[in-house]
Amino acid sequence: MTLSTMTSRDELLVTLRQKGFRITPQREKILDIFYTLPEGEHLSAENLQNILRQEHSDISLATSYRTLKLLASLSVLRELDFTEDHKHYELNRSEAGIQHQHMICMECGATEEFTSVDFYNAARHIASEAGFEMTDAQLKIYGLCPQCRLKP
Amino acid sequence: MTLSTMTSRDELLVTLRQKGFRITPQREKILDIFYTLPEGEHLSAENLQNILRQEHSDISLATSYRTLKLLASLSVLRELDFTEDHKHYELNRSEAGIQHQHMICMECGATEEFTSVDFYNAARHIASEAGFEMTDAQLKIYGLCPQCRLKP
DNA sequence: ATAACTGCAAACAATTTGCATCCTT
DNA sequence: AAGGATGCAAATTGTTTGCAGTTAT
Repeated sequence: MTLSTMTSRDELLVTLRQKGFRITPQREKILDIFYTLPEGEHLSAENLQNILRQEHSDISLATSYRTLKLLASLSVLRELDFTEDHKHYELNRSEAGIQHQHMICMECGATEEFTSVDFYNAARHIASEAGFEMTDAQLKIYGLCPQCRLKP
Repeated sequence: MTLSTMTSRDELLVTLRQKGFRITPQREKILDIFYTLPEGEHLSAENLQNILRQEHSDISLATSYRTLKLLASLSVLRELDFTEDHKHYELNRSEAGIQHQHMICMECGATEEFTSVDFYNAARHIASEAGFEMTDAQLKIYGLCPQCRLKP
């Protein structure tokens, strides 16, 4: 059988195919990178490019961008906006029904992640009251991390 | 006397001065625009530029950007990142102690705002548990708005 | 007087796009 | 075979910066 014989990664490729997109080595490779990424890590297009280079699988920047965009539009990746000049992407683990959120230090730029079920449910509740159908909620808490609070 | 004789806008100019920044016609004008903006509206640099043009107060784009950045760094403005390619700014109404948040329709792009005290307090609580000193919390709920839910 | 500010144009950084070629289906 | 995908380089978009001239203090 069945469910367990197919990894989420492979199921995904099938889905891609069904939607009329092609399975190319580049797309598989990029998907693999996100699947092997420790949970909570997120990559910018440039980060991705560096990893690819390290692994000697050169994929053009243009293709990286196109793939990130495609996967995000399919909700395979979650697109994150920090207060930076570029976007970050991470695997969308929405099967869990709840996404992790970020805390960002305005001093050193460190990002820490956390998960809060209550938060997520509250967001869903607020959305439904407004007649919205929520697909994702992103919370960013800005402030000073423990280390930076001590410095002058 | 006193408190009510001075608008928040003017107090702000004084503060600017005290921090060693100068009060220029450009800065006053930009500040005015944000003060007259209906609560909940937010502007990108380009939006701002258009408004300025309409009012025949031409301020160079460079100055607009510099001013937005300055005012944001002073927490006069709140910098918002939607999943777009540019930033938005709105007046920081933190005197209220609580910021409004945004709900964004992924279909039509409409943004709706809402306020939730519980949310804000919960965020502050989460932050403090992690040893963070929270200065702002931004929540974005993505989904489908009532209108777009009905369409195919 | 002087240091901060502005405008302009050039510089940058992130991302997108046109097009010829290549590869999956 | 045929249309989608890739790579390259050129083009765009949003934002920043150097510099000379201007202005608030």
